[in-house]
Amino acid sequence: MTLISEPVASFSPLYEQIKAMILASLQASEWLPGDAIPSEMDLAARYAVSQGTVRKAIDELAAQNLLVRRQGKGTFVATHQEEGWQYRFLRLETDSAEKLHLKNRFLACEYIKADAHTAQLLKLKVGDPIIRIDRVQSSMGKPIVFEEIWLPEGRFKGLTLDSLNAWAGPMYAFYEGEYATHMVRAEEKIKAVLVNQTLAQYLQLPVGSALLSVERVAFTYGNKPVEIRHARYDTSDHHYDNKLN
Amino acid sequence: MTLISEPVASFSPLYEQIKAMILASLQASEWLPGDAIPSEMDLAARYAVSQGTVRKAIDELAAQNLLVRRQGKGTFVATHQEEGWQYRFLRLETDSAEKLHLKNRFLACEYIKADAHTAQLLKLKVGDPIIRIDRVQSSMGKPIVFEEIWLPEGRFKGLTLDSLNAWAGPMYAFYEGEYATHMVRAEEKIKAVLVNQTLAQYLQLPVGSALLSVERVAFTYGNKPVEIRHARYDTSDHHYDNKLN
DNA sequence: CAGTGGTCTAGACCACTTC
DNA sequence: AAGTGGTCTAGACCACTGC
Repeated sequence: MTLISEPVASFSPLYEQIKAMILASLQASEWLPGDAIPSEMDLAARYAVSQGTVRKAIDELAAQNLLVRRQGKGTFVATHQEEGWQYRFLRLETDSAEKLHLKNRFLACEYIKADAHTAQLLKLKVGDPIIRIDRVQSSMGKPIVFEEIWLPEGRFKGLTLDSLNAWAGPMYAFYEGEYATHMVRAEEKIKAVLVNQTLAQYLQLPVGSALLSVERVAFTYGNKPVEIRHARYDTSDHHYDNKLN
Repeated sequence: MTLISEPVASFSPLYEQIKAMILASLQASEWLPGDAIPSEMDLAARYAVSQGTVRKAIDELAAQNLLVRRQGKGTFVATHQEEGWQYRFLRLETDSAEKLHLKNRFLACEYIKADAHTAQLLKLKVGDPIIRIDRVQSSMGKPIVFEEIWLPEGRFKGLTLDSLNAWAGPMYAFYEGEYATHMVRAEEKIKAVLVNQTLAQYLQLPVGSALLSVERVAFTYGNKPVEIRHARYDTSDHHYDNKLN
């Protein structure tokens, strides 16, 4: 019997390796959100490649919104604290062209144990400690969004209802500032559902109304899932906006 | 009183101009969907620039899914006829991981006049001739999608219910093959709605069930809107999948 | 083997920001 | 003026495809 030789390591261009090294530095918090990373010339010297090769690596990371290039200033680690990037993942818009402004109200923050579904999505074990948060968001006094959020307790030690209410800003900026956790991407599954007794109360809508149900899993560096959200949107005067390319 | 001088024409790099020229060729149907465009070297000679500059132009067009690069073979005009690109804009998935397969049934195809709303979205005048199509799509015998489609008559001359039913494949491949119209991108606005009498009939659901309403405007080259779709999805066993970056 | 796109380099120069 | 990213070039060589 003969051993089948392992497949030859597939060709990996230099700039991919450099992307990986930059990613590793990001993941290791060597450069923090908002920081400038070293200049292209510096990185070229550090990795002993040409500037053009570093450039291609950075280009691709910038295309994935991990880095932000600013001519004349430098290349920066993307952050949700930036003006205009606070609501990067929010696709809800008003039907009129008016700008949406949502006011936050946190209702609950409890420490519980992961059930099978939550554990699977967050890549935890059933029974692992997690945090569950409820909130309602309103526009002009009318509740529009009811949201349940699940977080792994390990990464968000000490989070309380008070600390949430003390924060006036987007949640992902909160995670970044308080828990050194930067969200890189998210996946959403969208359905239409009916208002039940509980939702009727939170959203001040009659039972039997239609709602948009949006289940999100958000990931930090290294494809690590660190947040689940189940939102219900009242889409009477709003809609979820999506661009397809 | 002094005149404020006009702002200087903003800087436009060479590769942007080349992108524009390639785009013009695509828009003029000089190269058709599925065709190979000239090689990088040829284009570099034609436009009298270096290969690297052509390369950057093509890279960006490929990133927008207008072109497809194939190492060793050439660069091709993107097409909805391609295996794996047929349902490029379809975000509906089964809740189980099973592959979704939808069967088409066209119900109506009528020649009407544009109302204010349709005219605005398609950039036509009120009263301009348009075509309206109804269809139902089913999975395993169960209707999942009811869709109304509006097309400008000018671009889709001679379209009939029979020609639609004769076609077994995605609509965007049909538009490409029969009407030389390639869809480049689309925008969708999503809401949750309730089943009314009409929808109940088409989707075999009780009045009062929740449905996903998806209003799409699709664009061809040059940001020209050429199709409106209003779909209703039964999301009992399916969901709309979206990735956020 | 010829032709295509893909990678990498080295160097010149431009545009933008800051001091 | 110095430092950053952005553009453009020319040339060498690699990887993949198809004849």
